[in-house]
Amino acid sequence: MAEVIHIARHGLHEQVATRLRVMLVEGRIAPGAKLNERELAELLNVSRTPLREAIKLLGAEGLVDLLPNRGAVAVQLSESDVQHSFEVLAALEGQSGELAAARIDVDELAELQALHYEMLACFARRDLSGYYRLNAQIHAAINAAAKNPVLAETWRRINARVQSLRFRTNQDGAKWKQAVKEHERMVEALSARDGAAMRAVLVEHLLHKRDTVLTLMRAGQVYPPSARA
Amino acid sequence: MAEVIHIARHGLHEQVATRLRVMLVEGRIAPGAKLNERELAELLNVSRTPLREAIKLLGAEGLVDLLPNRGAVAVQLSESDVQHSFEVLAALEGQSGELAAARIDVDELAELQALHYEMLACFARRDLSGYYRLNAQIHAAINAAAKNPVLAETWRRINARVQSLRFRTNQDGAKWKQAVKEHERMVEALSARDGAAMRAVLVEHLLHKRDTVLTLMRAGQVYPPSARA
DNA sequence: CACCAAAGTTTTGCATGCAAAGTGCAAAGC
DNA sequence: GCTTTGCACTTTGCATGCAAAACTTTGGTG
Repeated sequence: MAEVIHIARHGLHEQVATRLRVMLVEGRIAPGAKLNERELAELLNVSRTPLREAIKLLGAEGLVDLLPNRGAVAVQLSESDVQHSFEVLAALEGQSGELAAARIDVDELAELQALHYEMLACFARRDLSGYYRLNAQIHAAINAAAKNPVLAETWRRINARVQSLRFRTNQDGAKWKQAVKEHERMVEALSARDGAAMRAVLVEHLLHKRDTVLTLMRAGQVYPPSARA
Repeated sequence: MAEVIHIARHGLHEQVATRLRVMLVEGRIAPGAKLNERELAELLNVSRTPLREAIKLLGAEGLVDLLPNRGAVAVQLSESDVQHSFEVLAALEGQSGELAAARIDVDELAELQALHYEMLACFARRDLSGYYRLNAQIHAAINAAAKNPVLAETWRRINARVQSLRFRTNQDGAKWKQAVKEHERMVEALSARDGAAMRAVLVEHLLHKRDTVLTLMRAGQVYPPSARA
């Protein structure tokens, strides 16, 4: 009789935070939308106390804006926010890549190559959602290879903010091909244990992603005027 | 009639978080000490609800460990935690310095030079506490000059964790002189708008601080066996 | 004498209630 | 007709109460 009730390994507020995080990153709660405590408490079947604790947490993570006495709203990143976030991500991923090149072991490297090939398969099939999934796994694997949990956690937190934007970006063929090429160079740099090259290609990769997101933002494809829930 | 009375700008839980943050960073709550809700609520004259929200916040910031159903304890950084934190700080400060070199304006540069001279004065007088204060102001000024609030906030958060350690480090004369020398080079690099040099000196500076802290930790000067409150 | 167990105490976690701040609407004044 | 002011309703923020989990102490047993 396993899993009668999915026993709360973590406290309730943490489960709530996790669920809300997904809803925010996936855009199920639209950017700019107000988070009504009573509504959400009813929706998630919890009382307001753990919900409030979760919301405070997400506020600290930068996923919602906390307005004193006026509740919380899902963040709506400005162009400048995106710029700044990607500058931080570039620094973090660069460091992560450099460390990974120095610390990755053969098993991790093999797994990373495997993931890379899987990603190539998705690219060949034009399977965008599979590509995103593999892409995320690859970057997680690089972070893991860097063997620095503080770095990984910091990256995860900043990345969550822009993740919701990437979810909406359907990059064109040329950009996609370019991204795949950069991933190719990552694997090469890691194989050669070339930290400087790894840092360089990751920073470049990030800057390209930033440009892609910014272009789409300016075209209004990211925050359509109907940003109200 | 502008600014009548700026009453309670932030909510109570935020005030509590701020006070606790100071107590943790200054070591008034010893690393490893348990945070008793009832005690602290009485001490700070608030009820448990905003206190709990504040503690959750500090948990997200990495200043306390949250143990499910067992409350919170002030973090006690391991040697490995210190290593990892400084690796992240190096990446963040390096980026911050490079951006600052590109974006600092003449007023900010002048102010930074002024702060630097004040710091030299403290160094000459062997005024350690004034030196620490100026040091913090200088690094804050660099972050401000980088004009990236996301970067500044991320740095602040990671720095808070190791700040409590630095509070206890009385560096010897040679190390102190070296640090001052590095600060000298920072001002030079900023004046010359040399981003690469700025990044290099900041990373080096951080690595030296890391070594200082690690040396003291190994000597047992940081966490004396009486780490229990 | 050491080790284990069970009851009692403490402490955390969650739910609910109440007061205050905010919001929207409508009527009155300009 | 537009703005303003007052009032009712909504929502947030904090305090308190209660149940469950953990820690402690005490008594028993091998």
